[in-house]
Amino acid sequence: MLDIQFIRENADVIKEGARKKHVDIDIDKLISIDDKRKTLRGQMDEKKAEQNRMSNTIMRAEGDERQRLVESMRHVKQGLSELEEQYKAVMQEWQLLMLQVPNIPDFSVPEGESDAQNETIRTWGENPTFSFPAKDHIELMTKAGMADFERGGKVAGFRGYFLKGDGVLLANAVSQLALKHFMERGFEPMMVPSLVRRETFLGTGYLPQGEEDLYKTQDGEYLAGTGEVATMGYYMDEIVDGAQFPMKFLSYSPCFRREAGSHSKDTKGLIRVHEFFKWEQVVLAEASHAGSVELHEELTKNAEDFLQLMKLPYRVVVNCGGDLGLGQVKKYDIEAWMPSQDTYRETHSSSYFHDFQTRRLNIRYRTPEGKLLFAHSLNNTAAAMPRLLTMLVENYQQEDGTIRVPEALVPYVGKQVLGRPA
RNA sequence: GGAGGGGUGGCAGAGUGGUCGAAUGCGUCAGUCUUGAAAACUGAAGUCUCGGAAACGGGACCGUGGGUUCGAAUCCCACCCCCUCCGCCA
Repeated sequence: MLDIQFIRENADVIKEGARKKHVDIDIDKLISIDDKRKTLRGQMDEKKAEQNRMSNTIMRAEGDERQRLVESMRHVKQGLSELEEQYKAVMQEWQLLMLQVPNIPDFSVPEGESDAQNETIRTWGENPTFSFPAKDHIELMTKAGMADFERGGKVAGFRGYFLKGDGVLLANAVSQLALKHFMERGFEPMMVPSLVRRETFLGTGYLPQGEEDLYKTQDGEYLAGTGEVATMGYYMDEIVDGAQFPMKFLSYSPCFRREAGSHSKDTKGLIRVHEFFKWEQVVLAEASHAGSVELHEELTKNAEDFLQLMKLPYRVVVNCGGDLGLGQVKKYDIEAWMPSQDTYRETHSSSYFHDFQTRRLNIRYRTPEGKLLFAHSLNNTAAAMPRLLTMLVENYQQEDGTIRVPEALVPYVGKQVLGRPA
């Protein structure tokens, strides 16, 4: 959510931002509703003031005088309740629109409608070449006893899977390496709830727009698609200690996604699943654009370093306007090389929000001058499993169907080769 | 699941219909004292919002939303959350 004052003063910038993000929103309508809101508010305040004055007089009055005053108060009240009703209606419309106003994308964000227009800004590593017919992760993992998709489907339905044997070892190893790697960079590890109340989803910007992609319980909670939701909710409605900035959290959680809009995409394998596990970098920082930009680069680099540790070739793309979420100012996707698809697939998504999320969540801090400000927030994937495993097994596959373990993971896996020769 | 208790400022905690935006204590900040610090003493300080250049003035905020009343932190209803005990389960 943006500040209404800011929206009013910068309507053109907001409109331009919405256009760039391909978000359909009528800012002029919002402003005219806000005019109504302000007028009504003013009228209500005046009535209220009158009422307060009168009830003060009534308190002191006695007998007939009092009776008369109480009587005339009734008229004041009637006018007020009419105003209140109008105000309520206006506010409803106001809030609905306010939740839809997108944050302004950064100047450096390229134009474009969908991920097809994302721009590659750098690549790292060398894509493997195979002297034999390379297999995809489904075949590799199935044969190596690392995953079972058939029984996954039987038990869990569409997109269901079991990880087993060396697949579990590898997932655990990646998880442990991630924990070590990010803790070294000052992140505090957290295990956070996935079952989260609606409020926090509104605050992080996943609702009201993302209703379709969320699982919901019969008790009204939602299942989070990322640990970011609970982590951001952690300090909801609090004034945090600004001296601790930047606060860096490494959140672990199961993640659930309905993938409602992607039924035909990645229907096989571990690329797109309904439930998975993820370490997520989440940061709260002081309200400074320059600071956010710097941290954004840092979070991105953290993830790149992690992929480099495992020697996975990757590229970094800057997402175009149309591929940005409502609250995101700028986003980089990091995509690792996927031999079976002859392309890069997303492993990390790094973005910053300015105070878009913290305004909704009401997370503030006090500046040294004593001013209360909304903090800035950022996040980026740290390690998503099992998706990351698909790149690992495909890039490190050998002719006999076994999989070499990247050196950095060997201590955690406990061996150098996964699977058994065919 | 059953029974009960409770949600008040940064924190603790009073307040059960009328100058209550809210006592008191702790903490915070400024000053006095001190070579410096501590202690002691003196003083300051909530948040949001509207008008205003400012001084200042209006309005809102005591978990959330409704209601009763001329007037609600205080009474009534619903919901959310926390705590204690019992039961059940891990």
